[in-house]
Amino acid sequence: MEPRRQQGWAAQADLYRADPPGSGRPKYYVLEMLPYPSGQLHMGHVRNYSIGDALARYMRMNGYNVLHPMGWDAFGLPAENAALKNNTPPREWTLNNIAQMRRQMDRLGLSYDWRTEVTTCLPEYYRWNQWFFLRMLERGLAYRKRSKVNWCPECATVLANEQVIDGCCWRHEETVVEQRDLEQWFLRITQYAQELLDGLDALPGWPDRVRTMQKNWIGRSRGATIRFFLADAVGDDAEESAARRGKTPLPAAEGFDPEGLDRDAPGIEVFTTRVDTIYGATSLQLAPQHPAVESFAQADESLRREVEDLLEEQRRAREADDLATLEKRGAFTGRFAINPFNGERLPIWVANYVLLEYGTGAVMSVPAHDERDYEFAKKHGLEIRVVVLPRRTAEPAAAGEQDSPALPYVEEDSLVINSGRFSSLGCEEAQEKMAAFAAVCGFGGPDVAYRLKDWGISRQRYWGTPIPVLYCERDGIVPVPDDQLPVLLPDDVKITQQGGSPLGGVVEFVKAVCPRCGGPARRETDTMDTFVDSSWYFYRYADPGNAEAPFAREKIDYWFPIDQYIGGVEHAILHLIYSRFWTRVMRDLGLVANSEPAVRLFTQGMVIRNGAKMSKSKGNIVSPDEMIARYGADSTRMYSLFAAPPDRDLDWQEDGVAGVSRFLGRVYRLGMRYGQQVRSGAGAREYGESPVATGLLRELHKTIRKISQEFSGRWHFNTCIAAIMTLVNAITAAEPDLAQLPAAESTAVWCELLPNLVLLLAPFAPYLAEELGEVCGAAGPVHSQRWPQFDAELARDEEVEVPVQVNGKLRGVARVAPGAANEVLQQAAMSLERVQTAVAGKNIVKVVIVPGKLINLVVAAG
RNA sequence: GCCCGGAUGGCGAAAUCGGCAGACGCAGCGGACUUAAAAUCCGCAGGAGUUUACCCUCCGUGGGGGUUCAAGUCCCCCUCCGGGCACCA
Repeated sequence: MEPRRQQGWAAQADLYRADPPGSGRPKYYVLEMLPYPSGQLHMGHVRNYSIGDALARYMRMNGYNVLHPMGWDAFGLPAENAALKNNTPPREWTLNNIAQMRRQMDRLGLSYDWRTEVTTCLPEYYRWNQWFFLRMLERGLAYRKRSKVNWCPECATVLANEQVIDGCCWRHEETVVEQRDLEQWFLRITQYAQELLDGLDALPGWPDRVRTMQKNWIGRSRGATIRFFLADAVGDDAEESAARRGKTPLPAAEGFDPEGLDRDAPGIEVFTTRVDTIYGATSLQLAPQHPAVESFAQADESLRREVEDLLEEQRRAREADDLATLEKRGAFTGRFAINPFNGERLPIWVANYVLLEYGTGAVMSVPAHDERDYEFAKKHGLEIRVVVLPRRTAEPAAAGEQDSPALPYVEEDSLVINSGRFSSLGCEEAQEKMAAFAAVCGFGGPDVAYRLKDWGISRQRYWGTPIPVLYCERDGIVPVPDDQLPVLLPDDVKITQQGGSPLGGVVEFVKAVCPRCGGPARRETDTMDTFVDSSWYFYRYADPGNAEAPFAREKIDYWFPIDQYIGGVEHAILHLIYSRFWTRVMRDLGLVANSEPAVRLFTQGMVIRNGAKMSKSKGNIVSPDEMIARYGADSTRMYSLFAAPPDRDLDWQEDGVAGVSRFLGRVYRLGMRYGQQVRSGAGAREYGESPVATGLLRELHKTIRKISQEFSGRWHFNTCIAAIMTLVNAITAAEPDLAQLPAAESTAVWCELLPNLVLLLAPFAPYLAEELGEVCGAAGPVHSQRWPQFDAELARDEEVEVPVQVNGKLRGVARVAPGAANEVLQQAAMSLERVQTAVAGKNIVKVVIVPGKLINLVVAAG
């Protein structure tokens, strides 16, 4: 039955078409994350798309103009691997996979309008990646710099972070990945760090979990940047101190005055969230890669060797993903820097626990009030100086050594001591005043640091968007002019494992003419990260054929923001933060009005089996094709919605699919039994007053209410399906009674029950709904019909069952009319035999009545 | 280490606002139909006790405490499982 229906749908081109802007119906944009075209849909996709399709169908039936598109995240490394393995060109391989997966999606009965399909590996799409890149380049949002990359010596090529597994190459599990310095293109996402962070508060429709993850990823810290000036002249004291190998600071020079410091003198900048502890600083610690370290080491052979050791150690730990537990080691540089607050000269060290990438790559070490500094100082015998005490022991008189708290003491609700003019301030106040003081004196000030780093988009791969720049011997970096876009990815490229970008080997591609001087130029051979493709694909759906621009503004204004985005939580950070960034860039280019791509986000749970994520290595993969072949698309989809609420992990149990399939079979047979009757009795309304008729209609309308509520609320479709099952059970059980009614009445009941049941099924089991709709004589496709309206009158209970408790224990159920007076209810409760036994010989102390819900008699012995 | 989730029958789960714990389904058991099986239909089904049976009683939502007439649900403490981040200064 399903393949036949599928053909019928395919023939109706306009079935799922969205109207252009201005149609009058309210718009609704429901989007599911586009898949990578591996060639095989997996159960995670089935789940994701079943949720989205149910919603799309429901919204359509409720009169919305629904945009429900699908596309392909079609660039990426697997195509190159397949090329190597099967000798198939990546393009061919990818397009074949797309055709295959499209068939699978159609077979599932997903309601996409394929005319909006977007395929990111086609020039019509990726030319706009290049166009956006050029706009960013113009605005300084794209830039080039040297940076560390993962390098597999075996493949002689660069790897993406995702391809580094436990520090080794994914193709050569024994081969440790190295870090190499390469020139890379970056997008300045950090320029939007604050806005991306603030924007999260304006996204109440996003799961807290995702918002928290993004917040942590952006990692904003408020603090101060302080400049420690290099102490060039080291006097006699220093000789002695240097001999102590930089373990304690040297006292301030005579007549030191912070306000008299030369703000232009060379120094080392330090970012700290705890300026209030600066009087407790006893050294500076620099990242081994810090530029100052290099200059210090130039004149000092033994220091250079030590730094190299530290670098090597840090590198190895980084590869083993073991940085946090690395033993803290360091080396004294022999130099000193002036603490601008008190003039002390602090020994400058290099330490393996300081990271170049964060803050300024240098820290002031305050062992008494920082765990890492404490650990380091203990190990190397550095001075530890307490400058913060808990409020209760920090009374000036009591501030003796013996009152020192356990170190390191990091509590911020404390008082600052031994800190010059800032002594006895609270930590937070001291932080503010000290940062302000630094600003006044010109050696620093309040500052903010982010964990977020700029987005490196260069990939030394073939199957991606070519980065549209040229390198001219005379003019340097030259952007490809707009009218020369797209820079086409050449087709006949030999994919090898031998070093660097495959495009580098294509002479016709690399050789170019500089558009400025007409001289010879070399084309960039790196391609873009595929996250670029997925950062804006959902805009293209609104205007997929546009050859003049990525999209027309008025279409975006109509469709955006996305009303509901649905996908896996694994994209919570990367894809979803890049998309938010890209949208803001487009907004600042004047291309869109919205700042956020999607107002609501839903992250579905994983599909697992036997308690573990499905994977080849565990051998617990369930193939959608197999499920569909065995149980049909409706059963497969419906089970994926029935087995668990969509936000939770779903344990795939084939017996469960069989159960859903059985249920759908029951519904089918029910429809076949009464379809003829419904068709011929269309419009019959006189269902009479029989208890069986009113009872069933009540059940029907309660179910309508229940399901409608779920769609606009929690999306617990598992309970929707359970409700439909309950309804069907009630109908089946009442069949004999209905048969006893006068023919006109039973026909009228079936005419109300069956078509509405079909409508309720439509979002979850579209094939069966369509089939039965036809059987019942529906005028046109079920999925173009109106969602049934809940009738409060029909749903009203004649009688409610109110549980009766005595001292909180259930003793019976009283039956009363809904809205019955409390006295009536209590009367009914008291007349229950079990209640009387329980109350016998005791005093009723209190009666708790929750109208319509419960009655509780509180009794005491007596 | 820090931040999020989660824990309810043999299993997936339900109980949406503090008000009948286990809806719905799976597996299981019993029955009908059948030469038989499959399919289908009907019924039973948290645990313990008592009982010929009907009934009835007690216990029960990871563990311990608390608030309340009433707690799976709220508060405090703890255990286990899953995920994210992690030398972020």
